[in-house]
Amino acid sequence: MMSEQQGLSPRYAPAAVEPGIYDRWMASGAFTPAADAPPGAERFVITMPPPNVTGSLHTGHALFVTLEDLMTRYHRMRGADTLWLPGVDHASIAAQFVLDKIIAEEGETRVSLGRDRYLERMWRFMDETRDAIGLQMRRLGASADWTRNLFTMDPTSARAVRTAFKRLHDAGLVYRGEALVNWCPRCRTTISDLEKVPRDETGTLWQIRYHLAAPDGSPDPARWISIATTRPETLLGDVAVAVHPDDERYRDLVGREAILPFLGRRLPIIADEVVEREFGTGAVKITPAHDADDYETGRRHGLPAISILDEEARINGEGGEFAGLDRYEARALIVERLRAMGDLDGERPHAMVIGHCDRCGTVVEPRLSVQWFVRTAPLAERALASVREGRTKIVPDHFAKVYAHWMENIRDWAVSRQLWWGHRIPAWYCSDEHITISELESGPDACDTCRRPATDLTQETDIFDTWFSSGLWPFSTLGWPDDTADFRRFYPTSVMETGYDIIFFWVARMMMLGLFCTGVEPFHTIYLHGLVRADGGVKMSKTKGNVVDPLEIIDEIGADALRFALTVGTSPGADQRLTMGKLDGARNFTNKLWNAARFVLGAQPELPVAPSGEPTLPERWIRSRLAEATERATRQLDELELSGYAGAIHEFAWSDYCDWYLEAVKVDLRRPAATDGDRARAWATAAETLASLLRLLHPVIPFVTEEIWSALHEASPQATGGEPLLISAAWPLPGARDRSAEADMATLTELVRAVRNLRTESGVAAATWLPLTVVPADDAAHATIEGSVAYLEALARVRPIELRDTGDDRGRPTGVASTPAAAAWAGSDPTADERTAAARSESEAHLRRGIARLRTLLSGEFTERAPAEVVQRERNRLADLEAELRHLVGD
RNA sequence: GGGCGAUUGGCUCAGUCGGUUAGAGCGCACGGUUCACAUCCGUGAGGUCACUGGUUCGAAUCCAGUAUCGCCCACCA
Repeated sequence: MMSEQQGLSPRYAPAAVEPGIYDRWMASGAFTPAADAPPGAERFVITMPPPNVTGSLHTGHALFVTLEDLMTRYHRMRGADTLWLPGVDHASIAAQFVLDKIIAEEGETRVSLGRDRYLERMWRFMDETRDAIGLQMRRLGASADWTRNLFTMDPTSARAVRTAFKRLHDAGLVYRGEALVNWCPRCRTTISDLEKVPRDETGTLWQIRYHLAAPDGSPDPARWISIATTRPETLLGDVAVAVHPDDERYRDLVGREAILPFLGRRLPIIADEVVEREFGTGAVKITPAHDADDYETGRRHGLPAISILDEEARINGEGGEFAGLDRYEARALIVERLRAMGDLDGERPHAMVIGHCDRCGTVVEPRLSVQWFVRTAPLAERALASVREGRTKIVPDHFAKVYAHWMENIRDWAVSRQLWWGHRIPAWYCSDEHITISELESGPDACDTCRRPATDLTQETDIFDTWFSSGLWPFSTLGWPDDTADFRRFYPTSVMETGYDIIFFWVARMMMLGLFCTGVEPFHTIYLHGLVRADGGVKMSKTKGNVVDPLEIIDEIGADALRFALTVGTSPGADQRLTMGKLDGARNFTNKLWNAARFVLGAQPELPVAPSGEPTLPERWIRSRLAEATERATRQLDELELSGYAGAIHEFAWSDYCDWYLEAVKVDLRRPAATDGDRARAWATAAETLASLLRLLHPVIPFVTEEIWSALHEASPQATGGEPLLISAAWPLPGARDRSAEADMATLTELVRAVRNLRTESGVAAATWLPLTVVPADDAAHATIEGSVAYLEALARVRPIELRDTGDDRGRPTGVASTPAAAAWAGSDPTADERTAAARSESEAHLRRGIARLRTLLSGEFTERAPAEVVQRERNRLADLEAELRHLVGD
């Protein structure tokens, strides 16, 4: 029960309100959609990027959890049929990388354990880590449906993977073939182009003499062709030397042969336009098995491809005397030997781009091998059309161009990996190398081609690229390929939220696979957030020591403040800097909220009297402001302008509710002449407005708002609408604006500001009570001010107030607080005149400048060309300024 | 080599179809023991909206170009 709630005692908002509240949410079942969709309800389903199972929470996670939770809570409060399905990704290569390091400490290696024991060890590791990220997400307040928590290695996911692959195969979109792929010698697997990260480096460009073949086939010591290379060790796999067909220098050599050093292989000298004449010597060695360009060149000329590296990038048996050496040892030795032989023609530093393994940083080698590929062009075409034709919208929209460019230039996707941890490719081979693909867990009954029985078939040992299973996430998690109730109810999903850095890895693949497998776009909106950077705009990294640890921040200032800071700072597709200043600001805000609530709860009249009487100006005004804030917040959330939403409510809460309204309401609550009914009404308004504010803030600040809510609920169930839990409470509907209250309140606040200003300019202490003379501009202003004298007294700290008739300027000094609605001066400060003379002439000059500007504007073409309402607005503005000036100078 | 984005007060950022005197938070200056909050309150200073040209009655906003920074894509040894 709520009895443990003792109001809101601490002076500062506590950081650690999470655990108890989170448990209450869990117990309420609020995270899980009702058994049946509420009839007629809208649907909101978020697709989240399942974090790597090995990871621990970093600011990137904190951001995505914050934004997705924000959206989820908002739509849930709107009454939508809402689902946020959480899970983790098995991250095959990343997980193996981590586990390899762990078992290394235990004195084991992947090889020493063997596949079965390695996988066993991996599953044990998973048991330890799988829940870690989920627990951390909960600390951030993630209101995900943990009853549906999934893992990409679950049997449901495995089945979806097999089925998708089988269907792709049946549709002719899968093939197996030899190709030059990116190979990481440390991870000992193929990696995709996306996993190869280019880095600028300075290498060496060597020039090496290849002697021409003499008529007897031996190297001619006097004649040679000099080639340029940055990777001398690959010469062991050379099969030709190429020059440009129009290169005069080498024209007579084309068709002859050169002799490969060390191995003595005869290399035809060929002509091909791929050769850049200006580069190096204009002659290039051709190594089809170890270079993408050369591979193509080799194919054009019908040349063989000779692999010289093994899977750990050591020279293999093709390398003659160099066999067994590491690639770099071989490089050094070959260079040294060539130099000794006098065949090294030169060496110089060379700026170049080298591909590294995204995971381990090792230099990637192009390697010839047999792999499984997905034919992506037909898939990409549909995925492209979906975005182009608006069935899926990308936020921010300029990423649609990035997406389109990639889709238009897409290359086939090498999906096989020579790793162990992951989904094994469901392909079986018979002794005749016939291929059978099966979606069954038990595999095929027989070879599709020759009907050999299952016992004669062996399964492919390669596994899938992690992103293949991630690409099925939006629907594999809902039971696909079965037509389940969840799938029918929650698919396609609404918003897919993730960082722009995985738009190709993940988003593009989900679009392609989603369209192929289910026939529809897997989500209608792609919301891309940016990176969270450290102060100074640099990437956070452990080595730089500038990492903001979300869990430490939560311990220190609470999850709410972290969430608020991240939300205010976010802009779709753009990076943000998370600074201590922002975090402090957010902490201050949650604290402000906390204290405002403490005040409201503490101000509750003790006698339970029914509210009565007419609402005062501040009451009417705050309701109107709330209506405006509600409207804005709702619109911004609907348009996914999340930062704008947070900013709007921040402003309403701090400026309107705390700075003006609560200060004014103190007057109402303490007014001696007020009835108990009046006080009850005034308090009820404060409490109800607070309740609405809590509803509006709950998506971004869930814990503190919930904590305050339960105290408020205990104090006044009327205020909370009888809802014990804020998470399940309804999102507020905007009430009616009250323009006259807003105008009257503006009259009051402007006057208060003007008086405060005057006080500061005059150097009168803020605490000093001043007598004030007020001369309203007209009867309406007179009425407004007359009704607001008590507020004016309290807010401007003036007493007594002499409210005169309009135009009664007797004894008017030079120091005057002037607003469009009134002029006011402090009655008894003898120094005021002199001390404010300067300020007065300054504001007079300011007014005159404004008037002159507007007169010029209104005398030009503007009045004819601009829309009538714009012209009218300027005319009104001019009239206001003129009136203001008349008051200031006293007509 | 292509493409995308950014450039707004000392800092971090808003600025929604072009339309008041370009806003906010932090920082700064000055003043505050006003009974919710000094994690606070009040007042204020501070901006040629990177630059050049154009469109327009009117441009931070639209167009063209330039500069600087950042990111993405790309097979040149």
